[in-house]
Amino acid sequence: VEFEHAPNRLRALPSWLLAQSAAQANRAVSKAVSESGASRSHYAALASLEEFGPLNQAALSDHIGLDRSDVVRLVDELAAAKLVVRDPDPGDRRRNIVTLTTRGRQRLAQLDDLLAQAQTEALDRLDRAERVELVKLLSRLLGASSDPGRPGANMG
Amino acid sequence: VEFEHAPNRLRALPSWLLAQSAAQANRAVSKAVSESGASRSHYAALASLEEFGPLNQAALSDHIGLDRSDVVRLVDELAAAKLVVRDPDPGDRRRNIVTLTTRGRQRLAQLDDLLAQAQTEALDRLDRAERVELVKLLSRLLGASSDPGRPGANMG
DNA sequence: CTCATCTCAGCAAGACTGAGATGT
DNA sequence: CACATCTCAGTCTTGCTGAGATGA
Repeated sequence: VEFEHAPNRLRALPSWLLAQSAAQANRAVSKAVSESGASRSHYAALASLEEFGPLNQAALSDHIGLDRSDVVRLVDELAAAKLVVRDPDPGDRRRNIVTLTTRGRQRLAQLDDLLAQAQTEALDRLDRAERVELVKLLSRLLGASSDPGRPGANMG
Repeated sequence: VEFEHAPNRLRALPSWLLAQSAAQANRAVSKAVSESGASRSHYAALASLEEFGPLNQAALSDHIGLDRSDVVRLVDELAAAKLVVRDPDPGDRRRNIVTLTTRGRQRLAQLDDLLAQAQTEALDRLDRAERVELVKLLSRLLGASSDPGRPGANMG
């Protein structure tokens, strides 16, 4: 789905506006993040491990919304880059416990910066008040009852 | 990308909120539209033909933001359902001119109804004023300078 | 011959499914 | 045994790419 000279019937649909806006933001984010060889999934995984501590792969799957099959490959990549380590759980050896390394923590901080920059780039047509309002509306739309972690903190 | 118990780092990103909102709206739209055997592309094509009149496939590709290769298959499907006809352009026989049929026009009207219903469903957490505000912000975000076809007309 | 248009085959990324291996 | 976790192979969808056919 692209921008283009779409018919007015489409332009009038909120769902279309959301799709276009999301695609635009996604391009900015992908561009920023992929320049460092990472992806959205990488960031989501590192962020989850930073916030919740070591996780098994099933839990990681829940946090990042990625299928369990694909978490296998994701962790392969992260482990190959030494950003995480994958060890068998001594208490239940069916499980692999994924743990953030120091290097992974550094990479996360780096990605935070890239992401923050991508956000301001993607939203540069809106002023600060409008960005706050947009975040508020989207949060309500998604069913957030209250402030889920200082919206605006990453908006420059 | 799904909802889930995502880390706060993700929840704070406007791009993530947009992606989630768009995915949610897309589910509602896909569900509504696919029940009648159609898709977003079908609707976009029918809407373009209704607004701009008969188009060749390259022009159609521009209007609906779909790759030219894929327009071939899309027009195949629409023609098989008798919603459009594909005729060689008598003035330039390299071109196929795609024209909306009466049946296609009826289908478009039917899809309009389904889409309008899906919009209200997707946005039901927002009241009327908030929906108008959201549409305004998204339009600005996408670079719309002014009112592109009465936003709100399909919002119930 | 060069160029535009359409058609087709195939690739690549993402999300998913099903079966098997390992361990409880 | 049933069950959970991880792994692997393969499918499906979407967007794209490249080559060929037709015709200007």
